[in-house]
Amino acid sequence: MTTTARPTYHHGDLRRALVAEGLALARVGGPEAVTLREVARRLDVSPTAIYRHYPDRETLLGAVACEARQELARQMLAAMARVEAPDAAAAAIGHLRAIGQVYLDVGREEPMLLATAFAPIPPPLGVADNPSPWQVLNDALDELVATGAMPAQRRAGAEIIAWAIVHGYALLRTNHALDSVGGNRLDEDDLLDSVARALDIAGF
Amino acid sequence: MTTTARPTYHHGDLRRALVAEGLALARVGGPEAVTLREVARRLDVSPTAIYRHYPDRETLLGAVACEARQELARQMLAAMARVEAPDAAAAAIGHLRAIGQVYLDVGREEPMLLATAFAPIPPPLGVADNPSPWQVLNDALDELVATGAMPAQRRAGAEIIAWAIVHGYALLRTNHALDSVGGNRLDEDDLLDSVARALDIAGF
DNA sequence: TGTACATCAGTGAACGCGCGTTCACTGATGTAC
DNA sequence: TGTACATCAGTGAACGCGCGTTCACTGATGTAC
Repeated sequence: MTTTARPTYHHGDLRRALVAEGLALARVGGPEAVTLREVARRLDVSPTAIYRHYPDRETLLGAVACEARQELARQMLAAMARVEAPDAAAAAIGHLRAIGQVYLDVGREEPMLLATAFAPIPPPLGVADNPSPWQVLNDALDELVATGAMPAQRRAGAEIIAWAIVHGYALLRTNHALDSVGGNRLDEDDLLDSVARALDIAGF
Repeated sequence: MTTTARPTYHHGDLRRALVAEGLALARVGGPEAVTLREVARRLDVSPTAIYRHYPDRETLLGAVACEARQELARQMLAAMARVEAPDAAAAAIGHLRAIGQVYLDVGREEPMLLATAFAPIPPPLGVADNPSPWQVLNDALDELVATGAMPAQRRAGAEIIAWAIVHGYALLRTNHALDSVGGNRLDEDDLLDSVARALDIAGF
């Protein structure tokens, strides 16, 4: 629908298309790149048409960020489903690792998607996300405790610690903060090991 | 010099003043807020005057970010100097903790300063920073190994792990990502403990 | 089944804004003799 | 020590840009009878 002319005066599903196109822009240029005029241009629609569906730019951007978070969560769930393990505890560890790996992958391959997902934009994270990356992470941590792979007294705040490590690493790398510090002497596996150590997960 | 009229046609030290005023703007509104026109307005100078000292906005912004990093490093050094400990190992642990605490403090009190310091702007981090926050952190980690407070085999990449944790936490908090996740169930001390655990520092 | 009409979802022109940057310039400074 | 002149560090007006948003509007859709 971007290049070919619309068959009808009405778009059909502009509301959904706006978010999709906004996300496409955000993937490349981050939240800043999501301008009403550019979105409209790409959908071959007048900028004014957007106001039929969103009251202002901020609201559309919020919907885009929400979509970005959901996509991240979906990738996490898919990666978790692929994990194979001999027992429940090993599976739980594998699940957390898969989540972290997805986060690092997305941070590497689509850094702007990550920047968009966690940009300081209302509505705040988690309010309307379904699935929600926070929820996925929390479930994985509960599973670790339930299977005995992680001490229960480490559970409180564990989601914040785990998130902070991969989030911080992904962002520092995106901002090229790591380039000038002797290169990437730390690989992603080592980073995920350090998450396990910080949480006292068995075997690290 | 912002409000009162300049006594002379020439400013005197505009080059330095531009960075200082740019940093003041960045403190409040982040890198985005550092516009040539606003800086010029505040210094009571025509926007054109800036081009006598910096070829374009990007270059000025780079100088501002560099200044932000140096200020962070200076605060770290000051906090380290205040540490008292019974022995060398305890001092080393105290130093790392002081560094982390400063990072979290700055992230809480002046989040935009932090965002500016590590924004994706050339020149990359560390090239001209003096003092450099990376250098300060690396020295502290070397000290930990030298005093036996941290295993030598954890040294490689340790600066990245430590940085990622506090950086990620500070940014998630700034972006209000933690607000909707059951509040801040994790306090800053617990986070710094988890850094120590991730690095296998003695006693955690 | 056909028609009148309300409602919905678009259009197109225009607004004011602040931005980075350019141009030709001028006042202030400092150096050579 | 005084003066001529090059150089330096500013000025002020103007440029084009893309943006979000507003306005009065019109074509398309769907519903009541």
